[in-house]
Amino acid sequence: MQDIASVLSKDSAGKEVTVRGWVYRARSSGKIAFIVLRDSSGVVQAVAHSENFTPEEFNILSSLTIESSMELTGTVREDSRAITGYEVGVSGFRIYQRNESFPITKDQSEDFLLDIRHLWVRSREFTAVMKIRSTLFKAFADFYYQNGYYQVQTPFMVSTAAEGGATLFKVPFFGDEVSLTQSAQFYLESLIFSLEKVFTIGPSFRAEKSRTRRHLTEYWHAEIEAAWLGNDDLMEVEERMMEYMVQAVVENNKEELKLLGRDVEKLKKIKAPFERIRYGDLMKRAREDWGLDFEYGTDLGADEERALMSHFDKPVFVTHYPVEHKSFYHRPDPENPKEVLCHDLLAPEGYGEVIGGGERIWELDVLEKRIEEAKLNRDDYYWYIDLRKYGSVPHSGFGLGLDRVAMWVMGLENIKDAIPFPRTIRRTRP
RNA sequence: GCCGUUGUAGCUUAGCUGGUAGAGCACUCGGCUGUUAACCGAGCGGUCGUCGGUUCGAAUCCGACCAGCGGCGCCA
Repeated sequence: MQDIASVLSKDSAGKEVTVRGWVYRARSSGKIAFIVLRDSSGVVQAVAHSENFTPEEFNILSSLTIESSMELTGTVREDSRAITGYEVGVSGFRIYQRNESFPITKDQSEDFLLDIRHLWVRSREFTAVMKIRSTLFKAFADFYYQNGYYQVQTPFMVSTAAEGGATLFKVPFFGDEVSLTQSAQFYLESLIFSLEKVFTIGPSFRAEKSRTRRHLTEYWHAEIEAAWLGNDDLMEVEERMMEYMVQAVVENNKEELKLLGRDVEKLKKIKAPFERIRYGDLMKRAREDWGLDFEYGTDLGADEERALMSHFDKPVFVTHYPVEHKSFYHRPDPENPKEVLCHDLLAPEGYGEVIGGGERIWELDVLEKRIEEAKLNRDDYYWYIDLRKYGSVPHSGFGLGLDRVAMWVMGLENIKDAIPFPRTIRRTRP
């Protein structure tokens, strides 16, 4: 038994092989039947001639249905007429299951594909998507392991009062109520006091009724936190990481990118360093150089982001947002306390924000003051405040939307096409 | 939450100012020895999203509702 990719080589030509998988295409013309077989590694055409089989056997081979599962034995030969350049001359076969008709035919709508997502994940397109996604998740973890970080796990069920701002999902909990996590950040901040540099990959949940092509209700959040790092240090880490992740896909997923029709040249340009622009300077440039109607204090909405990013072909860091634009835990710039030491990373080609991060407040009195200003209940944050009482140190961290990165790297129209089973405001099946 | 848009066969759809629903794919049967989401012939398949209204007559016009999709806001 061997996988299909390994059959597609000059070494296999002339040899007898056995492959197994699912029927990708089936055609017959009386005395000859073509079967294109698919497995996780690729597809190969097989051809069966009626004179090599009993009428009953040939009838089975010439009436196979799409996605039926089977095993084929035969001799490999090079043939330019076959879809992948090689062909198996069938001498024997075994059917595992002959299907009724497969629901997916050549005409499909986005909506229908979501309804039968459990079957659409078998398509060559979606197989390519999942292979690239796998590379991205691996590259993220590899990068941090190589840089001395530890992988940690944090709870998904959390006490209801947390970060404030984003809307949380409420879940019954032994007569009480908990929320589904929207970020591991506070837990990661706790763990740097032993491990110093940590990362985690897990789902985050947002109960906002977002209806856009770049929002999911449940998404994969990659977060890191590191002691002794400042905002600038962290951006250096991030740009090296982005380069590492994108180039990993460029190197390992050539076939998949081609199948998805992605322009690889755009990805090859994603190399550190990335430009860093202070929010205030960005507004100034937008107004003076690009003629956009922005002023200090304008929120960066989707339209503004797209307008700005049309001037760049690499991701851009936007730093030093006004205090009131950001959550309470961001550290005010000691040189200008009206702005915080933070950054968003905006992806090119209109894909928008993929990272939000920055330096955390590590001084106890500053944190207490900001919690008060944000009108948050101090008791809810007792453990977060405690971290500033016992050996507090400067530290920074960020959160990255892996599905958004995947969407951008693959050049997809909708974030739902970047995850196997998307959860949105109205879709929980399959 | 606000705004927009769509709903006709298993899937993709045509159907103009109202006259009684047509096609392609899939499926079944027949034909075909080199096909590339094959081709040729035949067949099967529709309470036109739901409910109500106008009308001699509604897929078509009107109203309400339901469901999906998209845009904004929020964010990753």
